[in-house]
Amino acid sequence: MSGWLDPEDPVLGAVTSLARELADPIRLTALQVLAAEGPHTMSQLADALGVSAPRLGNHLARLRAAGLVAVEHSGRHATYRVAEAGIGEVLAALTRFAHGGAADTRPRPRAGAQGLARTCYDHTAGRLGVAVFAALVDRGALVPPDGRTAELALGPERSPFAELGVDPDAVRAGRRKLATACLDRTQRLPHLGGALGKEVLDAFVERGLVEPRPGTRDLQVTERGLRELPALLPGFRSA
Amino acid sequence: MSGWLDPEDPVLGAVTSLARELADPIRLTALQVLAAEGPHTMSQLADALGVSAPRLGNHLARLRAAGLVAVEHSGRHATYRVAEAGIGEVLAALTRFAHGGAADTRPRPRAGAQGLARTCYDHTAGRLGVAVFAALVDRGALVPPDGRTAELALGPERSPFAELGVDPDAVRAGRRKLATACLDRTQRLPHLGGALGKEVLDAFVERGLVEPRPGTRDLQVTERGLRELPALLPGFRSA
DNA sequence: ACCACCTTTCACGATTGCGTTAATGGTGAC
DNA sequence: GTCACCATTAACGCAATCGTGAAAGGTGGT
Repeated sequence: MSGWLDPEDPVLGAVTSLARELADPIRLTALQVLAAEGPHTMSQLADALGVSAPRLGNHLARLRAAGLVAVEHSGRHATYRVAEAGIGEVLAALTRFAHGGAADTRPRPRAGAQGLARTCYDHTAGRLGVAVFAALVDRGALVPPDGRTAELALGPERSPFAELGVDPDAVRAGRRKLATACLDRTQRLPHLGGALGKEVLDAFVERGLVEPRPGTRDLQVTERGLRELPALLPGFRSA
Repeated sequence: MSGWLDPEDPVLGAVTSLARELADPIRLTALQVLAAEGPHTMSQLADALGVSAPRLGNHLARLRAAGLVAVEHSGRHATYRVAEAGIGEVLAALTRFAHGGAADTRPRPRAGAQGLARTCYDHTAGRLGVAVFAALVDRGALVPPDGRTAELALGPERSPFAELGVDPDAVRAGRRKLATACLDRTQRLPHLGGALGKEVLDAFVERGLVEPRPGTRDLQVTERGLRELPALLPGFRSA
């Protein structure tokens, strides 16, 4: 019958502890990478984040104590993965809100018409790329990597791909992976990479929805794209 | 082209700052109360949380600086509200994950068959009450309070109420509010209160889905309830 | 004009958290 | 067996954060 701030309250403690783990740039980014791109070894993570091994190790020890990541030792390597798939939902909710949400103390570069879409090598990135990935996952065409599945896999549905103008079964991947989840550098949410990602971008260009800007990584969303893309991608709002 | 940990990265900073705001028991609970039950004045909040005014004031100043709450002065009272409705989604995502999710360091009282449902005065609470509220909101029968709408209101849909066995238009509220959002003490998510909350509980008892335990606030979910409730309430899983 | 009340701010002490450096434990290659 | 490498832990110093107490602004009632 105690009030709201009972220090013994297990739910309150669990939520604040969780938030505290996510409140550090290294821990947050490590979780985002693991949740979006699947398991990494410690060296891969330290290299990707550009931090020293002990520094990352201390944070991973905290995450492990909090039950957020699991580690498996194999030889002299340690591969880390997210302990539960649900953490991706939490990270996505936080990130989405922080985007259009709370006024940050520092002035944020206003993402207007530019910055709406970018390319990452040869596939779509930026807000457009994230919307593509989210739409495909929501509709069962992709299953994102979680603690169990090591990598991004195709789901049972094919029609969401068809609506985007690509056919996964017809793509000649060659030596390249068919589809990979790639953590978007600006959005901090996963976007679609691999051979399928390239096909989607090509299809968008072919249909006149976006136009590459030669020499840059910017993608110009055309008038037609502003009209048709929101209907195609539920999570894609221009504002 | 800097790496993942660029200290200037606006998205990274926004997310970690947001998580830091949610990592304190007082700030988290204040946001949960404001998001679930609508605007409160400072005294109401301090009284509800059982903390001194300066202590709460310091935290509210932080939340205001972070853009998470808005304050409106009227006379010598200051009414606080959440700055954006979206924060409710973030709190719900965090709380849901922390429930069944990460293994807390401290042993959590295992919510088995008991603890599945409780009463709050005369309406359903606990996991069942939270599931009722979430289902009604998801299906457009209720619109939760956000920064703009001061209190819980009925949505356009009526069939979700009918499936639960109640008719909002036939309830004689009298002096009592028809429907209120009430932050659940154990779940930290809103449940349905007011006259409609009582009607839902009565209907559940009538249909033999739950049985009150005299003298306690526990609700025993019957065999029939375990069978039929999950179909009625998408968010209600027994495990 | 005075007082009661609500709200906000400030400053100090104690605590916690973080980064760096160094050292330890294991594992595989030669 | 020795060495190189990966991963982990421990200890120290620094900075940020939180709670407490006191005091200051402002408003409305008498």
